[in-house]
Amino acid sequence: MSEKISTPKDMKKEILRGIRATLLSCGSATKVELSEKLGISFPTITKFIHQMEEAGELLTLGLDESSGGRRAQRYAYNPDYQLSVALFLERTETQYTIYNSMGEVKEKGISPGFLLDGIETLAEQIESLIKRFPRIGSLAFGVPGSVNGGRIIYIPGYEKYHDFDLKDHFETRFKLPVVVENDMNAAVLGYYDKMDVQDNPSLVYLYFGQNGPGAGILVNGNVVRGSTSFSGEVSFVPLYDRRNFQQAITYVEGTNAAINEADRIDAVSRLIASLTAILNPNAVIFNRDEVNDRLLTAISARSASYISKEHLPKLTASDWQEDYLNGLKRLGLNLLISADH
Amino acid sequence: MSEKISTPKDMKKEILRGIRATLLSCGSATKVELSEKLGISFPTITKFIHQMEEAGELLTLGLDESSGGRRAQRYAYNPDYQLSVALFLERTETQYTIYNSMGEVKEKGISPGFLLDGIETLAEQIESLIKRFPRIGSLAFGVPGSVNGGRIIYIPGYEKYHDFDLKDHFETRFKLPVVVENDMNAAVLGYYDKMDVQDNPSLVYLYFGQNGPGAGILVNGNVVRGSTSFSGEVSFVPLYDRRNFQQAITYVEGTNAAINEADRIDAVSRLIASLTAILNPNAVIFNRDEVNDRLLTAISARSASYISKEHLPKLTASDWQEDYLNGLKRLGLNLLISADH
DNA sequence: CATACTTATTAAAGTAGTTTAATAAGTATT
DNA sequence: AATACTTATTAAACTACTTTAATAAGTATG
Repeated sequence: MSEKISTPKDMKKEILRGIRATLLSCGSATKVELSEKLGISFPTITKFIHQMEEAGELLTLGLDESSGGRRAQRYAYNPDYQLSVALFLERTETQYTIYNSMGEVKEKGISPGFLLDGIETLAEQIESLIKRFPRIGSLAFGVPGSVNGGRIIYIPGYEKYHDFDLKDHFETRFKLPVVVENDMNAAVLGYYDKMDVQDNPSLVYLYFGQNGPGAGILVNGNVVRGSTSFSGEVSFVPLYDRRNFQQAITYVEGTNAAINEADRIDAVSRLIASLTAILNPNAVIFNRDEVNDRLLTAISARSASYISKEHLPKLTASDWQEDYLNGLKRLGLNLLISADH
Repeated sequence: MSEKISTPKDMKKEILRGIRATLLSCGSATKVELSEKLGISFPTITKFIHQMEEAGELLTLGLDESSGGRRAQRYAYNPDYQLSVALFLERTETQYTIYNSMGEVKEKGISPGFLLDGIETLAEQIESLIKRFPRIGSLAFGVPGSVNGGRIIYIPGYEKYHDFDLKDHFETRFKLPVVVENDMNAAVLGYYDKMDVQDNPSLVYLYFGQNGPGAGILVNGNVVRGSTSFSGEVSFVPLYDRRNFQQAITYVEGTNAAINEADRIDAVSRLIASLTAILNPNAVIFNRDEVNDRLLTAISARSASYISKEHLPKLTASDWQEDYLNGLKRLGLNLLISADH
């Protein structure tokens, strides 16, 4: 209730963002197309396009074919006008990827990890990146732990960083917009971004991994964090009389492999059923390295024994690493296109 | 991506809405207070307040005590300026409640139910209500079935109304804004509205009932509907080797009552654990008629055997009928305060 | 009780968008 | 080739908010 209302002075930012987003998602557009898509008057679009062209933010692609009248000038976004960096914080190292507004990778590399070596080492590394690529306009960090509003809530094994505001720290240091996100949430965002844009779907990204399973959850297009940043900890779902999800998918030494697989298929199917009965998501995404088509078909069939097929989510496999990177890219780009200059 | 942007012509509506919402939630305010809370300039607030006062939409409460300078005029919203009707569609009858902008009930009554008697009978009844209360400015329908965007997707037992656009039907007929919501979703919204405003919490309203249990789910303050409007159908969550939630809470004839209750407590606790591992909601609300403090304490204790206490939701009991009505009231009022006149 | 100081209100100028009309540049038709 | 017709662009008038300055109405103090 009673929040601030968007005032005329916020309009410049909104219009810039709209033009950038439209040009990037459509590839190119004419002024009329922009005006219609954004619901902004033609003269205003003209003014902004002119400014952006002078700044070098736009490319002119020449004239359209005539549709019966004067030919229109076609514009595209200059993808190298601004760059962003995705940084994957891990135990011993920090992988970074520099990319442009089209998502094209400019450089990949490895920095010392801040979790072990401390934050200053990492900061210096970032500083040198910014020196070499002065067009870098935002930073996107991926973290294997809980994050809320740029603050690290919890990373298993690195208690000294609990409640550390990574976003604030780097924003004050580099005067650049920063976003911080959990790895699973970034992955589900990345997958969301990649797929054909359904309007605000619900998605669950299921990851097994060595440290126990976890899930990144999107509801109506928004990341779910939960009241204590515990959402997605599906290990704990009690699916059997005396086993939860984690226990049910753990390989039992010295048992029949075929039976064991069937048991694990049933466990995943029950989890899918739980997710469906609670959230009814559009899709559940698995890590391509952890499943195959045969397994997915089996899980799908088994799930139908718990809940009518029509309500079950689509089950798909995807490249986790790629989706994770893609999610951070998207978060970083969102910061770039929201810049108010 | 690339949606319409709020243009200056939308501002009037936004400002009106802001002033109304602030006055109703704060009780009263001065022009300066409104200006600061809404981030709108003082002259603009003055203009709008003047218009609203002339229309009779505002009450002047006299002058404030001086805080060292000229005393400020204090304004309040005239709660009877606009009315709204909440209509509970049920099998054999339709209960209606007419209330004002403060939520004060003006009249309660019963109409023929449209599910059995057809829509025209109900429409005529509403027409006569509007004739008697010409200040009615919106209609809010509660439906015991799935709803999406004002369209009834599914009501068990009334197949002829599947895919019927109730909102569109009554909006064209009465030229009034209409909102339609499922009963569980309305209840969870109503509870959300009642409690001290945490910022966008996640809540689950758990209802047992005769036709099997169901849940209304709010994530980040938004209603969860799911891809096929199946979300909240928690009956189907598989919690035991051979029983899902519905089966586990069904009373088994001829068994020991105490054991039976313990079993049901365990079933609910497991559901809470599942909800926590997936959504990690702030609270789970039960119908006051279906639980008591002793049960809640038992469920709470039992849940802690599945998931660490710190992550578990707060368990509370509330009046379902009241929350349901309150939710519809809120939805109807939201339409009133968004009116652009 | 006059003066200084606060705070509310009113008035005027400024800003940034929209709408509407005029102009420019092209295509199709006779 | 002249005319009618489209469509893109430019220019001028308009709208609605904000900012800034001026005024009004009150309180506290020497």
